[in-house]
Formats: sequence, C-alpha cells, structure tokens
Amino acid sequence: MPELVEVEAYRALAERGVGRTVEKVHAPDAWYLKRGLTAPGLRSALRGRELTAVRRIGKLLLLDTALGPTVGLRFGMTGRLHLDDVAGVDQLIYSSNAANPAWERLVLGFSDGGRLVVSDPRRLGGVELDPPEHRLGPDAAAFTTAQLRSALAGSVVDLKARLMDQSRVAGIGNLLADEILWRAGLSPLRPAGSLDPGQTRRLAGVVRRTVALLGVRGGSHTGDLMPERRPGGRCPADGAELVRGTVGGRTTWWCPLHQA
DNA sequence: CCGGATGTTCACCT
DNA sequence: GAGGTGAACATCCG
Repeated sequence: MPELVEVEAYRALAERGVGRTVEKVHAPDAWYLKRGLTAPGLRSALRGRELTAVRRIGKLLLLDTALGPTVGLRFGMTGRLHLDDVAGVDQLIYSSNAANPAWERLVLGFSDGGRLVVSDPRRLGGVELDPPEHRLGPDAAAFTTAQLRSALAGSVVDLKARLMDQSRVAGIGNLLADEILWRAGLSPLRPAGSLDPGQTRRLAGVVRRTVALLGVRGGSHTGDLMPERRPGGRCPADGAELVRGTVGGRTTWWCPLHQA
C-alpha cells in the first residue's frame, strides 16, 4: 500500500511530467474529487498549464503548475500512479495488481501525447487543488532528531499511534510503523513521551534507515517483519512468537521479548 | 458463495 | 484541544 516509500517512487516517476503541458483532463469519478472540486473546475484550472515541479510530503504527492494551482494527490491504500504507461511501483500489497480502465480516477493528457494516470480500485485516495500542506508534520525520510523529539514530547498516546499521526510525522503508515518499532526494539504501546533522549535519537535513525532500506527493496511490504505478520509468526531476531493487537486503531504485530 | 479482513482519512463524539 | 471511534471504500482471501 502506498506509504511514504511508494509515494516517493511515484514522485520520481512523475518527474518525467515536469516541463510538459496538460491538454486533457479526465476525472470520471466525482467521489474522487475532494473539497468541492468538480471535473469542469479541475479541467479549467489545469488545461494549458505546464507542470513546473513535483514534490512529496509524507504520503501526499504535489504537482505544481505554472501560474496555476498545485494538484494534490492522495493514494489511500490502493492507489497507483502510471506515467506514459510506466508503473510507479511493480507490486502493491492489499490492492489488485491487475489493470482495469474502470479504476482510472484521474488522467492528465499531455500535449505530447503522454499521460499521467491515477488508478485506485477502492477509491480511498483523492485529488484536490492547493491542499493544506502546512497540516503535515516533517517528512519521515528526512526529519531531524529534534523534530522527532517535539513530535513525541508530552504525549501519553501510544508511540505507534503518534508515529502514524500525519500532522506530527508525515509518511509513516501501518506496515512501516510495525517494521520501524521492531527494528528499534520499542513496544508500540509505549507512551510516546516516555522515550529518553538517547532512545529518541536512535529511533530517528531507525526511521530514516528503514525508510531508505524499504525504498531500495521496493515497498512498505518488503520489511523483515512482514512475512511474520500472521498467526503463529515469529520474531526474525529472537524467535519469540509475535503478539497481535490493535494499536492506534490498526492491526499491530510485535515481539513481546525484545520490544519494550 | 459469502463473511470478514484490510489501511487511510475524516467526521463526529467525549 | 487532544484523543478515541467508526464510517466509507471495494477487493481479496479463507
């Protein structure tokens, strides 16, 4: 599913669109257009505009246009990006890997004949103009220890819930959170504000390294813990049987032996 | 064949 | 204000 890792791959792919001009806008699904946006409104806002930059904050992909609005793309759990029929990621867990034109929620046709396509079977993502970027916390791929400290400080909320709070830290979803906490040896149930300075510094490092590693491997589902997230699964580090629970409203797996 | 599980965001409630 | 809960989504798995 698209967490920071997948959306970063989407961003790199979408770079190919920079410098090209939008000629056609196809937005057949009104549900997918958020915050009052309509298909005619989107069309008139984008047609004839050149893409000047592609950015990413957490799981939010941003397409800047010359003298026009910024397009915000969210991919939910099952959204995919294609550009000129090249896929942003090879495989997306929890989503169908088949292609189906009925799942195309947004198509930007460029004047050179290429096209940028957002397809999303379950329609959990969305498109908006000029999204409120300021509501997102620092990006987990590049944040500092000090930024993580302030994101966690003074909170009694479960550590995992805080890491997934996009307004505090942007980009971490459920699978990434479990992998990070497993690597850091921290229980998802730890009060967020209970980490000492050394633990916070180490966690910041684990976050950055895990994001980078899974990016190289090719997705948020490529963590070492992932194959063991099932009944009877065992900790790859010490062999203890993993515990399953609900933390921050999401299914959570962790090692009761070394995650404290 | 069908019920349950799946993660993200947001509206709503305490 | 901060934190918790549930709805909506549609497909896939057992």
